Amino acid sequence: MAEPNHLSGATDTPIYTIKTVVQQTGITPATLRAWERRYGVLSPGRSDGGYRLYSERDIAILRWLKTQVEAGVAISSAVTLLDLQHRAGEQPEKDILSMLPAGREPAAGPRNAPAVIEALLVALLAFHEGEAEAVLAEAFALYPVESVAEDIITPVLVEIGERWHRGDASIVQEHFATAFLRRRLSTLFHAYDQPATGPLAITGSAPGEWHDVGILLVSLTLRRHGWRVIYLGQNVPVSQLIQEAKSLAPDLVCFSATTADNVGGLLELSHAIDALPEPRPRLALGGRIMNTHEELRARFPHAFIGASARELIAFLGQP
Amino acid sequence: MAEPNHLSGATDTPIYTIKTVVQQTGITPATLRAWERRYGVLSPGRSDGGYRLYSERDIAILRWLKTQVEAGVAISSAVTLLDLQHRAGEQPEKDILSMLPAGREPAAGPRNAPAVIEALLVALLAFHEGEAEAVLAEAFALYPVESVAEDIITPVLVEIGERWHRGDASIVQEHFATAFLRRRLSTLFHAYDQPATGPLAITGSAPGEWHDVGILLVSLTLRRHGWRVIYLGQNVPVSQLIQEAKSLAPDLVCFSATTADNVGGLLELSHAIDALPEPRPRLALGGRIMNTHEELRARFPHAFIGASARELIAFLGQP
DNA sequence: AGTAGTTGTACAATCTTTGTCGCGTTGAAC
DNA sequence: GTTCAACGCGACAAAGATTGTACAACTACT
Repeated sequence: MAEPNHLSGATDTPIYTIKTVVQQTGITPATLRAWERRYGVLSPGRSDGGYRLYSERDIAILRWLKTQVEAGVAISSAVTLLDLQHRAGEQPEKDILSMLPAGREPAAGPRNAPAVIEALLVALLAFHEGEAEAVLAEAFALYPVESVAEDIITPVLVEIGERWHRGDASIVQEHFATAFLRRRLSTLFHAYDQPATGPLAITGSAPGEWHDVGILLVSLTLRRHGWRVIYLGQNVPVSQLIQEAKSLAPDLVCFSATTADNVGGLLELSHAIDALPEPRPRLALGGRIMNTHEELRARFPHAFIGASARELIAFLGQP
Repeated sequence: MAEPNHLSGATDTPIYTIKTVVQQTGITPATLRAWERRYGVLSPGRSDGGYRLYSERDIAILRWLKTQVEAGVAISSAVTLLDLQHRAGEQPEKDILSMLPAGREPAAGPRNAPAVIEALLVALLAFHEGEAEAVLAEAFALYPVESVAEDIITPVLVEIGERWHRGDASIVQEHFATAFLRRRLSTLFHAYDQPATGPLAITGSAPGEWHDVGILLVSLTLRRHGWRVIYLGQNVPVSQLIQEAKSLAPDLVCFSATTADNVGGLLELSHAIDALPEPRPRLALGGRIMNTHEELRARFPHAFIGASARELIAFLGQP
């Protein structure tokens, strides 16, 4: 596909003069240039007159480098690690986790996924929104969006859910964390333009289902892969949906449920779609209950059921 | 989609003299002309005598440019960026919005509000996310955040709710619109950093309450006014909340309920707060049911009950 | 201790960017 | 017609950047 990066303007466009970068990072201009010259880190754009122009991403990377250096890592190795990481990131799959055995040394290398997850957990459980934001910003600067979503955000949500069940986290902490991450995903979703053309997907949570972070993540991924996405949010009344589906003629309908109570709505949806005239939209389902109860799959003969956004994209192929 | 050109063309008509623009933007005339000369930004119309005449759109663009410059972007880059978007997308303002960190005050007034509301309604009911985005973007460029939230977003939500009751809008349309606006508000909320200091507020919806757009809007407003806000989202279990409140020691607890069913949770909350040792947080409540049923107020003797974020801010005074 | 590599910073000379000013003219308004 | 405001245009000056070289303080290894 080569180019999902329909990224709206921001993060990658070189616009900041070196002065701004100095203010934002606290690294002096001389050092900045030395790093560039000596280690080839960053290749800022140039203005007509030859001024360096940095992007937001550059700034994020520099911030990260600085924290490394402050933690005692040699700048040269920090850059090497960064490169490694970056190269791994190009191949979207396995990457992040496999980097670095990561013992318990203080400040070794770019944080791998478990370290980022840990940092994010700590920040969220302490209600430190600013810190959580910083951790995530760093993650987004270093890893592709899908990796962050699936290897960091999802695990954090799962972990917090588990801690709550174990009694190690309060429901208030869980609410705060969920609200924060949902907001973050919303912002991300928002940052991608709705394409004018392309296959159309309708997404949402099953009737009675109030968890919507998972399906939001799926919606984000779909959009990043060129789909037009109509995201309906939580607790979507399926019967009414079919009415709209007739006129909107989507190529895909994608819903999730997390508890057994809400599977009924999906069954209803499945039947209603089967009853539609050709061309029928494809149906994709997900959510915890669908993943943990294999036997449910048999009840949805015509639907794709997957555990992650990646699986869904793989199933859909190149639209 | 071709030219949406909402806002009834009013915004495109060149009527403002340079003096007005200076007042509105704080950019000096000399600079204004220099920008035009050097970077070719804007081509204001001319009066018979050759005076520059700017449109509201021009002013919006200038405001955006100014915020960019203040954010450290070189003016030359800012203009380039603007041009890029102008050329690439049909709706240049869309991207303006996404990087707009803050709206500034002067020149509000509901002048165009009805037109904007109408345009937004049309876009949302037709599931045209891109267009809705463009309309909102223009609104944000022209008016301060609070005004857009209270004079545009809120009325649109109310109107869509009413149309649904009347049967003029489907529940699916309602879901789509709500999901979109909630996302938009989330992004906005997100755009403001959590301040490190300042009074602390805990916000959320009553237990059992799934409407959270209103309280999200209040949270946004609080944060814009310097509060640290811990936003907990929908359906917050109040009893647990009190535990956390003891350690977090908030200055304000702010919750909302829309239906009578959920008032019970607020009563519980109110009593629990009364039972806290000094210093107790202030309690503020809102939501449709609180507004429509005056008699409820008597049951919350110690709480502030208001119908809008503005009222709340006025009540709180300058923190 | 000695040597070699690493890093941050300094200096100088030159060039860009960008806000502002001056000046002679022309339009708008009482 | 007098007065104030806006216009174009050129010119400036201050702030800021660029490159290349140099240097002192470290670190690491022998």
